[in-house]
Amino acid sequence: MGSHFACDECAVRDRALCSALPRAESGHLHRIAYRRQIRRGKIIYYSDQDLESFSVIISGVVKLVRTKSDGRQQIVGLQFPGDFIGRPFGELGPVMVEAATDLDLCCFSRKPFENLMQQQPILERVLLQRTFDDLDAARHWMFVLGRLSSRAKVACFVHQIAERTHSLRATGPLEYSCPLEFELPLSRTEMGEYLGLAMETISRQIKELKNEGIIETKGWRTMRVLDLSRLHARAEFED
Amino acid sequence: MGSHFACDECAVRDRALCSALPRAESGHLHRIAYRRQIRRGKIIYYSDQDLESFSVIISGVVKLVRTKSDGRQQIVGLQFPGDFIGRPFGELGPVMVEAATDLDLCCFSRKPFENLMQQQPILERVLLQRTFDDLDAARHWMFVLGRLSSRAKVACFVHQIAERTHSLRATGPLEYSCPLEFELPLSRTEMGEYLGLAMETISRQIKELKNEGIIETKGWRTMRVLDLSRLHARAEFED
DNA sequence: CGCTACATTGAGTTACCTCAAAAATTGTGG
DNA sequence: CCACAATTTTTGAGGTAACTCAATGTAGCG
Repeated sequence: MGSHFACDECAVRDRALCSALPRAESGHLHRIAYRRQIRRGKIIYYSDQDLESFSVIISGVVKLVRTKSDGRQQIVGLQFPGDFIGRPFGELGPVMVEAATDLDLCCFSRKPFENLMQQQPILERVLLQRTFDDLDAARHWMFVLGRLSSRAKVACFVHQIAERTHSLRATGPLEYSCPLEFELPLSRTEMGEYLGLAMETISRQIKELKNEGIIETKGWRTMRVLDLSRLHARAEFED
Repeated sequence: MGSHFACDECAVRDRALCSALPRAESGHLHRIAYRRQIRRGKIIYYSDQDLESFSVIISGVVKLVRTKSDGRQQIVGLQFPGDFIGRPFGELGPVMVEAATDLDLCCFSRKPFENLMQQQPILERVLLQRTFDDLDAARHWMFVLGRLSSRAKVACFVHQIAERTHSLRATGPLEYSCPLEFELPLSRTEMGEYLGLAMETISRQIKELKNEGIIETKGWRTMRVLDLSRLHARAEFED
């Protein structure tokens, strides 16, 4: 036994890219995979880097950051368990990839993984689909950045985290009444960098949501949604 | 002779997706292609539609629009000559595709094109690369929307149009001194929808750029860049 | 328990928005 | 080709959401 984990037991087995492969092939994948633990704040890949490995997130949240020389930063995406990081047959592009929380990664060296993709065209097809999804997500966020008020932006962010957290724990639709508790993967400053707002504005809007009885917080990073449907309304409509 | 145009004479022959195919294969492509002319304002594809055709832009500019039921719109991307529109093996996603200017399109019916892609894996590879590029472009715009002042946003937009217009006319880098004239593909209102600003703000910032001697305008849609390096500076730095 | 890092709160400022009116460009019919 | 209508843009005045800067408060950690 070369390694002490198996794809069959993987927490994101049916969520990750690898699920596209027939079960018979999971051996090949398993053979070229290795695990990494990463601490919050660590940079996984640098901007425009020529990657020598790709990763699938097992647990934790990753942020994709665009940085200008003068220090201005914009978070251009978050990646959650099951998501694939990297670009086979290409360069990473102008984003820095950083651990927003402590991470568990499943990694593949470039060459073996690209070889596997050549043999299994389905992998390329699935990667294409996921890239379409990333593109849709990026464009959705363009709408958020360009058209929403600070209040709606914050509500939208909280809703997104609630949704993704929920989908990791249960299948089926997000109930519109149950209280839902989770850890925020971002600090106030980072939320600002994601939403195009000042940290103070984030803080004030979170306070607002608390005053309205839509959410409550325990400490700085624990949040509980009390009224999901009103949260949703806050994210959609201006009033 | 089935049709009176040939891929060899195509204006975007070496810019479009098709250029990935070996010359010997251009016959196959040619056989399944047909041309369409479209008037400014016409909607080419509707949001989430299951496309029965794909398009390559021969000339003109296309806008990708996200619309909310309450009328708020955000332009989430522009597509220029050579760009590919549509998603083989997938749905379009939540964007409406509209002609920003009069258009010349080269179209492919879904099935034949998907068949060709199956036979020519290089096509799928190239499509993946282009989707990566689209993703990078979207993320770049997230930075613009989230982090730039109205002045920098407008400068950034003008610069982008100047750049793409130039690259259609000449190869090699954009000179940082030559005056450069072009037609704006968007109205003031549309620029606002692209940049997340009110139309009036766009107007005022364009005026500013004129006052500074960076650009001049002839009518509403014709613009000439007088000082590209200062335009670039306005797009990058805050002062 | 105190230190540090982060978050909250407050006050004052500003960039952008909104609404309304005037001007310029483009399109149309004679 | 001109006059006029329709459309789009420009300009102005006033309001407001979000920013900045500074002070205070709080969770988390050794």
